Amino acid sequence: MSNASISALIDKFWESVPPAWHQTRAQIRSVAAEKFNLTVEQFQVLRRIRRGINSVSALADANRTGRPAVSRAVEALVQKGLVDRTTDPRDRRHIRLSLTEEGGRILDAIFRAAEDWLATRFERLAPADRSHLLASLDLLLAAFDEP
Amino acid sequence: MSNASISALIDKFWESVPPAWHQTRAQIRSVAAEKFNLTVEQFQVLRRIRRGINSVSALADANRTGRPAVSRAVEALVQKGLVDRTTDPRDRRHIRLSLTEEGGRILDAIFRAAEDWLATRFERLAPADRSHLLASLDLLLAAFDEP
DNA sequence: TATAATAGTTTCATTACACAACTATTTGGT
DNA sequence: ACCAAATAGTTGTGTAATGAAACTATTATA
Repeated sequence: MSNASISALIDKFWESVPPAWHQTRAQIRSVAAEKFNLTVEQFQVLRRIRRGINSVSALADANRTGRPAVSRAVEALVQKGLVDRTTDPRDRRHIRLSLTEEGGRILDAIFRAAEDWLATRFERLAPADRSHLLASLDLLLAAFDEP
Repeated sequence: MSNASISALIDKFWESVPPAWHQTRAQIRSVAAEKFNLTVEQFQVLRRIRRGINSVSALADANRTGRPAVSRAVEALVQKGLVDRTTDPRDRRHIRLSLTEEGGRILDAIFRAAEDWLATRFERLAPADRSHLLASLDLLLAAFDEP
């Protein structure tokens, strides 16, 4: 029974999570790529830098992808003038990342469009259901958090 | 407040869903790709065919991606002898997809490994939390279901 | 100091797409 | 019955996403 519940959960996970992400990514792409010439990954990096995740390694961990992918995204963002790299004088292996003003502006603009789209999805849920989903996404996060 | 809740939900979505999917995909890749020479997308197609989603268009809808990607994944699976194509005699535009025996066996093998991995994630949750998450993934599905 | 560990980058290869154009087939209006 | 529109699938072309391994630079450790 506990087993049955886990296997139902796995099925539901397959059914819901990848499509939700694909759909969201397609939406971000249409905004970020077409209007601002950014890839989805670059957008994700901007987002997380603003949230305070400010190194290539930390960004890779947060996204559960590899450092090379992040490194290239950061490089592109620096080229575009949206992100600054600052070497930490205390440990010169660390390169601290920060948004430029322009980076912040562009992120805001993408966010507005993307959030609108996401907001209309979530508005379809009753307020109580939104709270349940919010709490459950924390559970998802906890379940997938690597020890 | 309803607004605040939606924006918190959006934040949490960004934080949890893409990483969970990336991590799961990496795991599938390490099993499906390395042991069975299948891509993650091919695995997803196998999965859904067994679940009864048996046309290219329906598979593309289910995955929220385009038909071309699915078409090519199906072609690869047919080449490998894991999927059969049968033209529907009533409407010859339709091509019904089905697993071969070998396709079923391979899917089982991947599934066992993948489910084990996912199961250990979900075992970290208390049983009650698992029910909450299961119910909430339905909410996610509903929110992202296109009208 | 030599060795190991850490942060980041680059090279190379592959996967995962999207978009548009194309074929084949069926349907629906006239 | 006929032709335009719709539907299912495929193919051509290009790009984004990403992993693995090798490499540089720097710092920590034995």
